[in-house]
Amino acid sequence: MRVSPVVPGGLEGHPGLNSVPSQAAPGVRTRSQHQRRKRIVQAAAALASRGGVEAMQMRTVAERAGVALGTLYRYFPSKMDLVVAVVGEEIDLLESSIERRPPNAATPAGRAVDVLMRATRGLMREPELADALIRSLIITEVDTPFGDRMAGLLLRAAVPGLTAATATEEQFALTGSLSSVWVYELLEMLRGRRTYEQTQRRIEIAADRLLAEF
Amino acid sequence: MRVSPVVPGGLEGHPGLNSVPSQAAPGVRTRSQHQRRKRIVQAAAALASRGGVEAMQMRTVAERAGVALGTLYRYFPSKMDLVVAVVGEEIDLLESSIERRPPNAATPAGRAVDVLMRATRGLMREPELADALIRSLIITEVDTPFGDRMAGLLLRAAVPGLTAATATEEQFALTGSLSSVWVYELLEMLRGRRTYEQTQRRIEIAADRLLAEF
DNA sequence: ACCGAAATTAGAACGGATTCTAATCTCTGT
DNA sequence: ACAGAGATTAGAATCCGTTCTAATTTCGGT
Repeated sequence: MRVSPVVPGGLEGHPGLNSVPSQAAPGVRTRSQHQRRKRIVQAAAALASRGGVEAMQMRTVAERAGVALGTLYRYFPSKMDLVVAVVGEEIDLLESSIERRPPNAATPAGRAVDVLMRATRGLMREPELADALIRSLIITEVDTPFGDRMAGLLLRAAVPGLTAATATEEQFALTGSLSSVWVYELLEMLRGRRTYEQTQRRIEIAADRLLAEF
Repeated sequence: MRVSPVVPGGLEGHPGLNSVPSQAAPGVRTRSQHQRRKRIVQAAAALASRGGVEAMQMRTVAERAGVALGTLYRYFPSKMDLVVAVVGEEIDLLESSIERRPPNAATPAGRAVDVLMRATRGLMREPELADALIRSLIITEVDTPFGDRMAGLLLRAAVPGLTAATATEEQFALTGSLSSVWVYELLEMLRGRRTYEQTQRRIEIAADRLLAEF
């Protein structure tokens, strides 16, 4: 697997995503480019929510998005970059859901579990997609903000007002650990080796220990 | 990715591995089959320890092992099954290393960390291999005993004499969580996002919390 | 309105995993 | 020793991600 080369003009978007074609004026993204990018991601998500990554074939995505294969590769230098973009959208959704209705459990651990289980339910609505995306994310050499974003979400859930900047290294490590446990349990559930209840229980067990002294 | 079909006669080996050709007498594996299997795994491991999974091409593996491509696929229905077999061997090594020299730290958490860091150093000796293998394992739909084996190792390290059978569900969940943290940190290290020391520190932090009351 | 740079396109081409085929080989039981 | 069932083989064929090519189109600056 290749690391996607840095696109000359691309410098915004989620860190690690290089999915904006270079431009005369660096960093500028025209409306049509933006929409094209969006159409591509939507087409990809739609396909993936059916048959997983397998159904999300680059040729098919390009076709559905009404774009040539070469153009697709210009926006997303590899299939993985596309997957990362799709996942990014999912996390955005979770993030705004949390803003809309913050977790209200009594303890930090309880609030973190709340967030994680909400994310779990969200992802389980499209299991094929979730499965494909999570797996892909974990292996990719593309630098994804996934783990850190999730750890940050948990940090804020556990201690409202805390951010990656103000947290101690230990706190960040602990929410990071919790998020890796979550990812793993999610995968096990998607593999059919856990029920939703088992997953929840295991996450609660881990969260209780990891975030006990928050 | 396809799930490997169950081979008619295969019922031993690590659970989840279907890598023995069917036989008239089920479960029987002749010496020559056994050796052929071993030669294949060795060839695969040798190739992978150079350039990672990329260098471990099925055609090449077949060639090095002195079998036809079709035969390779008869023993290992997919590349992933082969990867799983290679990883199995690595875990065997770790397991016997631990038997030879059991962890002797004072606390359960300390002993678990000892085991994990020993595994880490073992894997880092062949970073290409480790990287490839760990990633592959995580994505595969092939039912790997990986997580459970690791959790079992940690269980025994934390409380000598404890086994997957005698441990409480909670204990098993906790060692399982620790092993998923380890895998994640290992990946981050392989990605170059952590130093060995950072990895160790994070694992210690997680282990101290997770195994505090063992 | 025109130029040139960059974007876009259709489609061919390439590489590696996986599948398929037809022939040959190797047993095992009789 | 012989038949029949797998096992094995060499190699072609297929599928899909990725790369490449040679036009063609779009657009900002003049």
